[in-house]
Amino acid sequence: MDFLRSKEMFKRNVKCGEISENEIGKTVIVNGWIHRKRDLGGLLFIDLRDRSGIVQVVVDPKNISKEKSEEIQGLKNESVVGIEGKVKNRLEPNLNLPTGKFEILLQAFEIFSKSEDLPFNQFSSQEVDETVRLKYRYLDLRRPEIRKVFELRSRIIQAIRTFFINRDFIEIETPILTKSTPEGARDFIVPSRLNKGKFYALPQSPQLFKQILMIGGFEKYFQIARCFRDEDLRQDRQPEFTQLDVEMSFIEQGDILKLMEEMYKDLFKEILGVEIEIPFQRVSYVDAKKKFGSDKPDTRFGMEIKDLTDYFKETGIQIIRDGMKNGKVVLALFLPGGAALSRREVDDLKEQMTDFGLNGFIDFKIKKGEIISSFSKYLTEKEKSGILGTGQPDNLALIFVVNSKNGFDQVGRVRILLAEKYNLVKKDKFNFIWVVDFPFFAYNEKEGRYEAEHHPFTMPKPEDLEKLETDKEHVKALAYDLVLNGNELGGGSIRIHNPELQKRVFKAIGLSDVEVEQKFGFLVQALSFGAPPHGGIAFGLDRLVWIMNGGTGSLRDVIAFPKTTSGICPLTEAPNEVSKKQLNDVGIKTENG
RNA sequence: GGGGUCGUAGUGUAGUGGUUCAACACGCUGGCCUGUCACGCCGGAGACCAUGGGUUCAAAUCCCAUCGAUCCCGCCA
Repeated sequence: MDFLRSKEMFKRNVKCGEISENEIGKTVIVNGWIHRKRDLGGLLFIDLRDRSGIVQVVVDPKNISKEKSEEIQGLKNESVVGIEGKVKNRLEPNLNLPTGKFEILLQAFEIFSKSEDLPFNQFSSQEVDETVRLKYRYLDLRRPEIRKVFELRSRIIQAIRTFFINRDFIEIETPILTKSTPEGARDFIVPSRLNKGKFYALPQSPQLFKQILMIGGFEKYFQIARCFRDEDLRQDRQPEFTQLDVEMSFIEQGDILKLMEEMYKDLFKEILGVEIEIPFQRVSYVDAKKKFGSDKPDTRFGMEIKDLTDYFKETGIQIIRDGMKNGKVVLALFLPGGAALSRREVDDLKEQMTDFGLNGFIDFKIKKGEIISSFSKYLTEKEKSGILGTGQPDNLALIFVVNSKNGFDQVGRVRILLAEKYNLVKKDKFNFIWVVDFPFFAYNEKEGRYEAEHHPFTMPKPEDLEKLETDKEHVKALAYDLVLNGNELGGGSIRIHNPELQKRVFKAIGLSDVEVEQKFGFLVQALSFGAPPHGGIAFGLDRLVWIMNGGTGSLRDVIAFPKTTSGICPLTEAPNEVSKKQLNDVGIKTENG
């Protein structure tokens, strides 16, 4: 291991996985990691691995000195070496290996670096604690399955870039050090040394910059942008994530939806070889909530929520009657094949309902046009027709008596549970669906005020403008989300390009003139110097890669260096303390001095 | 912020309903082995059972707290 090399390194002239007939009889040099050794005493086999694959090297003591032989024999797995030797056919091929017909007879070698004992075996099928894996992320990254994820990710990004560049879009970078804004997620903040006591914020998205780029006349912008949100993490949420960000001028909502449909069609065709049908299905926000109990409906299976309230207006079943007196509604799910479930299975299901904030449900089995249930004798003809008219034979009808406000969401979650539990989801399907006509405002109970459901730069639907001050509940937005298999891929909106309207909206969400001036003065001003009509969309790229990779595991699997649920990077141990001097420089004192 | 699950050698697991319980596999290590390919065979070392407190004659095991991991709710315009 001469670090100050006096000679040329043993640089490879062929890759491990590419050893073939062509090299037979030739002397080659391969570089790589010692994947595994099989020491038979007199004879040593080494599986040498590089990115291309694995090849077997044979160390025969006849060919090298005793010291050299012992030196290579003593190397631990994952040490990195260069090996020179002659390629020959194997006596007994190993058909499990692409290079299994060949082997390299070692003549000379160079040790590039020795490995210590490994903290875990990254090639074992054993599941190792994820924190340990992340601490030694580089070991895991050497696994071909893991590497493939990042090859996929790279190809996806490449395809996206090509798509937009071919359509005359300009990729522009926007600042990472920017300004903290109210509304939306919590910002990560960065202290400023040159401006003591002041802070930058990391962008939650390039939202304002891309609008300003439109005002700047770029007309078509996109960016693969890093975004930051200081909120609690989830399986599908990281504090920093990558977004495909798009904005266009002189367009309407339909133009953006169409463009994105084309992009996804191309992308899925090129990367996965899957034909996606366009245009995508569309559903209004209200209908999505009513049919699927979610604003990100998974449409890979049916089982839509049915509202049977009208059928049960005069019911003799007391729990339903009592519930309806309190303004509750009667919702039903029809589980295909559920009539075959045992009493026990149905009861277990009922018990699980508490997880969703539900007391349970009333169940009716539908068999050969008959309703079978302990309640069936109380059913009126009208109620029977409601159940039979909606459900199919062999279904289990689950009747929920729930609040009209959040009941649909609760039942929507039960719908997902049932689909997973009884394998109703067609796993190989890619169901894209646009959710449109979002409400403009959302009431924040905690703060007792209305906020923008999407964001405050969104254009209200023109016909709802007059309700902006008087009837906030019913103002709809020119906003849209794209949902794939029940995952929100992303969303966007047509933006406000009129400074007066923008001020009105700020006011409607309770921002004072002073706050508007302080926080968004630059935007209002920009809008007043000639802003084109514009709009755009943004997609979570990590989530897209995750889905295209099969949608298993967590988002952490498609990020090279992800953080744990508590926002920690086990590899670098970020976040961490900084020195007193660093704090002094930026004028910060911590609580413990 | 709230709730669920989990935490035992380097790694993965067993043990857990109170007192011979700290075991097994992989890895590591000493020895043997010239055709293996998850090489094999014989031997060895390695864990105060996440941390702190409590209950008890007795705690890996029961209770509480803390920390960490993970999943969910809130939150994420």
